[in-house]
Amino acid sequence: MLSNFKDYLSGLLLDAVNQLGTINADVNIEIARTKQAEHGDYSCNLAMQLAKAMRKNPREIATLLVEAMPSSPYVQKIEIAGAGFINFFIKNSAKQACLSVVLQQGMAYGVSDFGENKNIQVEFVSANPTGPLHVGHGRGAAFGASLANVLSMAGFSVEREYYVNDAGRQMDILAVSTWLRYLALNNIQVPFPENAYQGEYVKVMARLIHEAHVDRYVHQPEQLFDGLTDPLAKSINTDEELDQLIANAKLILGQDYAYIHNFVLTEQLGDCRNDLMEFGVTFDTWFSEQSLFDNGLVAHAMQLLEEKQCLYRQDGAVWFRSTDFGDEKDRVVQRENGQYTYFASDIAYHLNKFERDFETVINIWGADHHGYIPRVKAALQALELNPEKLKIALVQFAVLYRDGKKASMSTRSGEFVTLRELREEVGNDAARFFYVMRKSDQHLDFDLDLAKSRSNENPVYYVQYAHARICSVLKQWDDDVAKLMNADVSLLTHVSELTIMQRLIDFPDTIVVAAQEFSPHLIAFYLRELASEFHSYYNSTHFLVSDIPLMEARLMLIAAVQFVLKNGLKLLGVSAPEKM
RNA sequence: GUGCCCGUAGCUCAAUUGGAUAGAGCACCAGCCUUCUAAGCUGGGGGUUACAGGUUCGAUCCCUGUCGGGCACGCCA
Repeated sequence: MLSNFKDYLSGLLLDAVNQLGTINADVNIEIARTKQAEHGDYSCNLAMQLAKAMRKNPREIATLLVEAMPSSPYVQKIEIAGAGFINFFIKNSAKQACLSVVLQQGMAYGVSDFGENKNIQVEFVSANPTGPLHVGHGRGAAFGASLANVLSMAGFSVEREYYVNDAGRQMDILAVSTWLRYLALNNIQVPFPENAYQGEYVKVMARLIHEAHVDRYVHQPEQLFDGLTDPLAKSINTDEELDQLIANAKLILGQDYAYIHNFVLTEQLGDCRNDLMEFGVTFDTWFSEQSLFDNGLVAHAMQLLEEKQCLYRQDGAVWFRSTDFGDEKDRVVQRENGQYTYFASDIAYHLNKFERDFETVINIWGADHHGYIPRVKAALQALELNPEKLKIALVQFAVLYRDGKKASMSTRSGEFVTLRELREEVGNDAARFFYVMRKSDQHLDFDLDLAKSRSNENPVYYVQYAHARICSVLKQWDDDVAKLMNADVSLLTHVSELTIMQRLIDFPDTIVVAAQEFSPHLIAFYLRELASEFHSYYNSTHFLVSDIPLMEARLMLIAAVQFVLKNGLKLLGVSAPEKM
């Protein structure tokens, strides 16, 4: 059978255009699926596009095109309708032929070579390892993982990467927060800063250190409050005070600071990795920000910018001339105190990404980072790298609703809902599916009660249920799908059957579009529609009938549906249960 | 204040990127289990696509303006 009707039909039309000759217009032949059955299976608006250039009525052009088109064994008829649409009706036999293809290819059905095996990197989640992942990260995780799967199936060679922010101030705050909690366990009471990490997990880490090393890391904290404006203050709550506290802690702890720092990093990163793994989200590379400093890549990137005269000094800091490349203001890369900014390491990181020979680099960011895009692209331009190779997919916030009201979240206060809690509450399947049900640039209202409900309100179960039903029917028959390979598919002529077959044919194309548009939500919608058409078919038609050829044909159809459902769910990281 | 995103059925969202009569789910109403899983199916009502202009064969989509909502505007990450 044909692997791609759209390409095939546009080929026919291209022949027709060439036949007619002397059309000096940009021909962009686009074949679209129709929405209504009266319009056939596929339609093309080429005649309308050509109307102006050819100075003719679109319907007239359409007629010429159709007449010039070579005849096809797959096309039942061609109609000209409306303003000049060319509508194609595909023969039943051509649709029926898809079933053996699906069964033959099995879980490989839907794989295409659209991506031409090009290297593509998807960097996602990349949350600071300073605490548990929350529901906001969950959306990035689900979206990124699904997108990576979709890209892979569409023929790209995909690398999944997590950028670990293990070098910054936030890590220091976490280390000190943990140490202060640890001191408290050793009965040394010091005020706990308001802007330190308040979460319970910090106390848990302190307890682990305490259990393993008892008072090994207790250092008398007399100098802890040196340099603070009010040493007797019961509370510390400005950034300056916290930074001073960190500096003091580093001094007091000496060599031991590295242990604390490393311990909390390892602990949090491990927790994060496990959390994601349980969520079905895995990475090929965990890229350390610290390694950029250790390997001199940050200094190297700065040197390159310096050579290209894109840096200057002002007020003791080093600035990058991002305004030269379209940014609204110049940005500091090295602070007055000699510390590089996060932006500096990010420039080095992106330089490194580009040196790793990817055709395309995709960053998945929270939508609150949109203002950050121009400066990163500016840096790429300054380094004479093609900013077009970097694609940024922004993911809007997920707002959690429980009992109709918002669940708040704030990392510092420790009041957020963690991804782990969410997964425990609604299950991995529902969480993965709900996260990608919406277009990524759309705010997501995550209704916990709906995700939990085991009823018709829940789209996850709807799709899974279709799969389980098919498994059940096949089990009651023989369960050997291989025996169906030669079923007489010409017996499947009912509208509901042809509709399902057309849907199956759409699957590979849906994946390509989802890959092109970075829109895994299309897969979720596709699955709901396929499931819906199946449920409807199930209720109207009995499969295990005494007419053996008819039974086998119908079973072949639902077996094909089973494969595609399973395959689509797998793309989204959702399980396909055999019974429910 | 400036920039980016968004505004579609009572609610949550689609709409093949400019196509034909704007579609689903939930909620609501009325039906369907002695037969392969009722976590299902069938039917019904529900819309000036925020508003006003513009561009063209054709606009939810592109342009301008207004109103409303979100986010970002650090020598934070």
